[in-house]
This record gives sequence, C-alpha cells and structure tokens, in this order.
Amino acid sequence: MRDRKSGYGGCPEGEGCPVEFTLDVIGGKWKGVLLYHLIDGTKRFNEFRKICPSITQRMLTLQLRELEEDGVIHREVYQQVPPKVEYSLTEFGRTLEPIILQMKQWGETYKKKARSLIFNGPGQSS
Amino acid sequence: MRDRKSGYGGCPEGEGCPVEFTLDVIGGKWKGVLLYHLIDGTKRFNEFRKICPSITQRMLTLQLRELEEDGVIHREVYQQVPPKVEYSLTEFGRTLEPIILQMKQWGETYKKKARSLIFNGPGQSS
DNA sequence: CCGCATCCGTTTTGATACTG
DNA sequence: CAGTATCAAAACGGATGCGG
Repeated sequence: MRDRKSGYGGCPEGEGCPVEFTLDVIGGKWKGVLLYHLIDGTKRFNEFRKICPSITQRMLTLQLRELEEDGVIHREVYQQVPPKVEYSLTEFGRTLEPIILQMKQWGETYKKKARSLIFNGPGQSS
Repeated sequence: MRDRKSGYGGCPEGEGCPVEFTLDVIGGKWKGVLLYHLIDGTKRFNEFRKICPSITQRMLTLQLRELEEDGVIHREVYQQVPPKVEYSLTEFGRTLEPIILQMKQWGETYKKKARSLIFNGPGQSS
C-alpha cells in the first residue's frame, strides 16, 4: 500500500485503476473515517481517540502519517510544554470531501437497510 | 472487518460512523476495484485475474466471498464440465455505483497531479 | 500529561502447489 | 476453470516505556 508510487499492482502500467489509486488514499483501515472527521474541522491526536475509541495509538499514528505523506492532511506541531499536534485537511485533501460525504450518505442510508437485509433476507418472506 | 455485524469499533454504538460502514463494504484491499469492474458487466473468476493480475487467487476468492456475504454481488455457478462462475452486482450492489464512479473520477483526476506533486514537489518549477 | 516508538502475540495477506 | 491447502511475510492490536 505504501509502495503505491513504485507501480500499481492491479492494472497494466500506463493504465492503473483509478479506483485503486483512490482506495489507496482513503481505503486504509481508518483513513476514510479520519478524513471524515477532519471535514468538520481541525482535530488533535487525542480527539481522534475519543471519537474512534477502537483505533489504537499505533494505528492512529501510522494512518495519520500516511495521510500526511499522501499530502491530504497537514500536521501542525505546537512546541509547547503540554504537547499539541493538530491535524487538518490540505487543499488536496479537500478534493476528497465529496467522496467521503457520499460514503457517509450511503452508509447512513443503507446501514439500517443492510441490517434488515442481512438479518431478515431480501426475498425471504416465508 | 468480518464481524461488522457484531458491533462497530469506531464509534459509540447507536451511532456508528457511516463512513466506517461504507468502507467496510468497499474498502477492502480489492473490493472497490472488483466492484468497479463489475459495473460494466458480469465477470468470471479468471477475467478478474486478467484485469488485475496482482490479485492472488486466494485474495480474489476471499474478497468475492465477502462481497457476496455483504449482498453486493451475486455468484452464479454453472454446473458444467469446464466450471464456470459468474459474478455480478446485485440490486444492493448497484447502489454503490455512484461512489465507485466518483472514486474512479477522483483517481483519474488526481493520479497525474499526485504524481507530479510527489515526484516533482509542489513548488518545483520545471 | 501528550504524542509516538518498540516489543510481542494475533490476524490478514502473499506465494506456491495441488484438487475437482 | 475455479477454486482450496499450506506456509511465510506483513499488517495490526495491546502493553510498555521514552522524550518533551
């Protein structure tokens, strides 16, 4: 996933699945979620932990690093006695907003439906 | 990822990040790509392998199984002497098309830009 | 206290070979 | 053709410890 820059695996070179490229940026285990929460404003490290308690510090650090590496988020370090690091979307990162928001909308719409589908079945009436 | 049905990790229950839900469906390592290629028609197992050579049979099987389990694709098995299995989007799966297509469009738009950013740097005038 | 790196056990992914 | 089995590698989760 990190070696994206050294050739895409999925499709013949020169082509390269656009979807693969996009998923490499937002498809990481938590990246989409982190980006989603960055849409409505700057966040600190521990804020993410509060919002998404099941992310480990380790993964949070790694995912944020990768997002930073990809140029979609900015990492502002305040050299203070109580350390403070703020993460925000870059210009480039904002171009992902439509996708993230659409994913949010789809999730909202189909989470309930999916549950009823999964648990009750689509055409499972008697 | 598979135990999605038994509680979301990211957010407090009752809430549940919609984005997380969506990414659970399309965010798997190859799921988005597979779905993307299913948009323009039914595909057979080996067709996927040709389109995305770097997917191993193992992962292809696993990812397709999960997509099937999530109800977004349909697996049609033809009981023939040369086995034949066709994968296609379900009704539910088609609801993901807008997202996939938007990811495709974003990828197309920014793949080149990202490359120039990554390889040449933002302010590196030729 | 906040952010992050390291060690270790568990889970996921990859590579290869084999089967109906 | 469409998978399955097996083993090795990498990613991930949890706990701990360090620097500021």
